[in-house]
Amino acid sequence: MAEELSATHAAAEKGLAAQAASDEPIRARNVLKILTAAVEIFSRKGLDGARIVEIAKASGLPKGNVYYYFSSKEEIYTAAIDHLIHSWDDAFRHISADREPGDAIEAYVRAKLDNARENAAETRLFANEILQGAEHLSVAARDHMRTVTSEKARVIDAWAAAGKIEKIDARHLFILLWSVTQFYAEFEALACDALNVDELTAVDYDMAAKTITQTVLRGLMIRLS
Amino acid sequence: MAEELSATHAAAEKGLAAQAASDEPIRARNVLKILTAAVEIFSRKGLDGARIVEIAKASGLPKGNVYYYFSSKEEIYTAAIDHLIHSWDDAFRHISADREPGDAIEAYVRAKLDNARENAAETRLFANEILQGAEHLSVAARDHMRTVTSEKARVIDAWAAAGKIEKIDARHLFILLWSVTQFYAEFEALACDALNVDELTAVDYDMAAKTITQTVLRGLMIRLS
DNA sequence: AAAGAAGTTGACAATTTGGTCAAGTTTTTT
DNA sequence: AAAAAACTTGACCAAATTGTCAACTTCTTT
Repeated sequence: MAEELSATHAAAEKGLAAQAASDEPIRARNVLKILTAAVEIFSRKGLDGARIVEIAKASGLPKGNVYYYFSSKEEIYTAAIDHLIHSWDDAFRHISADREPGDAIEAYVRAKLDNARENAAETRLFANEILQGAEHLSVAARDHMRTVTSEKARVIDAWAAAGKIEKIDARHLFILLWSVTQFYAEFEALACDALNVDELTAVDYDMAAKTITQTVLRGLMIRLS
Repeated sequence: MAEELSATHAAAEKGLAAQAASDEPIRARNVLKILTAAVEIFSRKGLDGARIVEIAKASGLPKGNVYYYFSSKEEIYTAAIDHLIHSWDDAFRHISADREPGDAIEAYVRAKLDNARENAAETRLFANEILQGAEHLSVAARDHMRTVTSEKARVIDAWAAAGKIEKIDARHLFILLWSVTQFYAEFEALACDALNVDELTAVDYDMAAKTITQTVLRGLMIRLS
């Protein structure tokens, strides 16, 4: 029962499946346990490196039970992957034409950093999947990402056209923002070394947000003369 | 023989073991073949996910022969990992106190991007190792990284103290530069989607360098007023 | 050219792994 | 409360995987 509580709590903390364990109690709860454990393991080891006994152990269920809900390792993996895209472009909503560029980009950076910190395992899983070639991301998911990116690039272009920011390649700018905001969660070990700390705290994330926005915003601001 | 040639060529292209196949011909050549193949496979699958038959096949040697040179998968992995740190901090030499900040940082970004592009597999392997918790990086290697980072942070601080750039947290700035310069190699699939291309070419890397330096350098430049 | 060292190889053993299943228990339905 | 559905579980199997090895070939030394 301690297991149930902690598993549910962990799941609530992460972004995985917001629905509570009320309508379809047992199945929903166990699937959640498994997926939460799976995200953690897959995020470190990848599809081929993860052992399903490990996932079973981490979820508190015997292996046979895991196979009662999922018919293969692949199925668990793709189920876990499917959650990722939504949280990926969620922060993107801040980049909208009717906002001031400075506010919008700062809000985006904060949202992205917060998300990376709160859903570190999911962030790592996404990184792992891309590192391995993104072969398990559905075509629909990748299309969606491309569409959203193009759409948001037009917002940046419009800001530049309106003289609100310097002209810049929007897509490379997005890559810059993605890479740095995800870095702290994906490569925490390296970030700790670089910052000379044992683990990243809220203060570090705050300083990260400050440094990123300071640098990028100043870099984009129009200079008269 | 076509195999030998291509393996040697691939090895020369990558940063792995510069020594030619002349002083200790057979052993050196085969170890190189194996390590080159291993970096490629490990960079995608990680230590647990990689199968040594895969490495054997990719190196063109039968599995038994691989075990003639290495006594375990772990040993191949750590041998491959040990090469990484040098190429990691190589670009860092551009950040030196006697240069102008603008030149230095631009040179650093270019060097880092070039290295990531030329040694894509090694870059991915490094990323993979950190993602999994950096448990196979030697203590010496991590100490070295910490030391170099601190040293270079002092250069940034000195530039700021001399009024050459805006005050900034040097360590977070480094993280920003690392993350974005490595992104194109590590997450090529995502970069392609973002840039709406099928594969990254020299032009894309060039535009990346331009956008990064434009943004970061303008962000750091002192404004009178 | 003979002998010893170095390298090659496929077949083999031991272990791990993904996945199944039949026999049980618990929960839900009627 | 009985029957049906849903869930649990450890034992089990087949395939995959790591690592070994003895017989063999090629190179180096003298």
